[in-house]
Amino acid sequence: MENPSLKGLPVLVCVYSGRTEQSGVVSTANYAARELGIRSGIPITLAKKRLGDTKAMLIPMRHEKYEKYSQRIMFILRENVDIMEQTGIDEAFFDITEKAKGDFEVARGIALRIKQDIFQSETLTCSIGLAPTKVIAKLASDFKKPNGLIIVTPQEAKAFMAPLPVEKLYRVGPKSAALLKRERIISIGTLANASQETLEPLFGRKFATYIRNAANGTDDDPVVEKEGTTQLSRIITLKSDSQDAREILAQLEPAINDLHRKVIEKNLFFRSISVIGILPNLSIRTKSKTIETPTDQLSTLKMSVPELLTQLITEQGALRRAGLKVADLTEKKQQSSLAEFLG
DNA sequence: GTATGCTTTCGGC
DNA sequence: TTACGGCCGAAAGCATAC
Repeated sequence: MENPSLKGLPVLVCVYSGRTEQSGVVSTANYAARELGIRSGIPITLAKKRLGDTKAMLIPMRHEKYEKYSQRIMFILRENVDIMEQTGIDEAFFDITEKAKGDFEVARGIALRIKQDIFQSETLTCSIGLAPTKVIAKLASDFKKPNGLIIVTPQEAKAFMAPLPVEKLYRVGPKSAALLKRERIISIGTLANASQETLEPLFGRKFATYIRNAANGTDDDPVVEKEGTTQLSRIITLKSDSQDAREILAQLEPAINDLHRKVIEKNLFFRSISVIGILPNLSIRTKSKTIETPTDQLSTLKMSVPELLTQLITEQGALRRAGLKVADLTEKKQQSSLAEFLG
């Protein structure tokens, strides 16, 4: 928090879509706001209703700024751990098995130093969960926020997890939770005892196996340093719902140029191009294609996006939001000149 | 049957 | 009563190749 005078006041970080003065959603909110039922993802207008007469601060999201904090903090983290896997702008898994020699008390010391280093550098607190697996560590770090440090040993794991609701499990969201609820599976403890035969028809083999293992604390997903971007996208909210490709393209043009700028800046080639549409009912539809040869050409985007967009609106009708995505990215190799090649 | 490629959808922050 | 962003990564679902 850069402005301590805001302490205790509900603070809402908002993404304004530009459609109307107030349209947009709450990206995140501080704990004072959360007590009033204001969570990330809810419409700004709804958040204002929940605020009522309560004095609050609404500030626009400044992603570049948060990105810089993130980079500095991730650097501090990296210096203190064996392996780090960043999973979002403000979250990472880390493995300190070797550094801690497998001892949770040694690990506690490392975690405390990480918290201290981050606070000294950025005046920011964080929550850390130390546990035998990623799933349990995530549950543990969520258990005491803000500014927590929770240790769950292998012996404590099952008892710690059992009473928690299934949607607290990493990768189990509202959709999966609703399916589980139909089977009367509400808690992680119940899920841990559910059979593969119950779960597989609902989720497929892979995910069913995953959530059973996760609930039992026996997932063996390793912490892996991820390198390189796998996709880049831009999406905008249209001034009004439209099924006119020319009108949508006119509004999308800056996003296309901006995405291309990013591709060039990151020295990438793309092979897959998608157009993303959000329908008036907020459901998502996409249309994509893969091209033969990886490219970084703006002209390729300017050819493909109208083509995919036209297909999408022909099938789906009017859109509320529209966007594009490039994927199947490869790092552009330093191109040697023809003379060098021949020479 | 298993591996691989591509499109589409979902979950998380 | 409704209200409604902008990204990311993973994998489901389907087709084809071996």
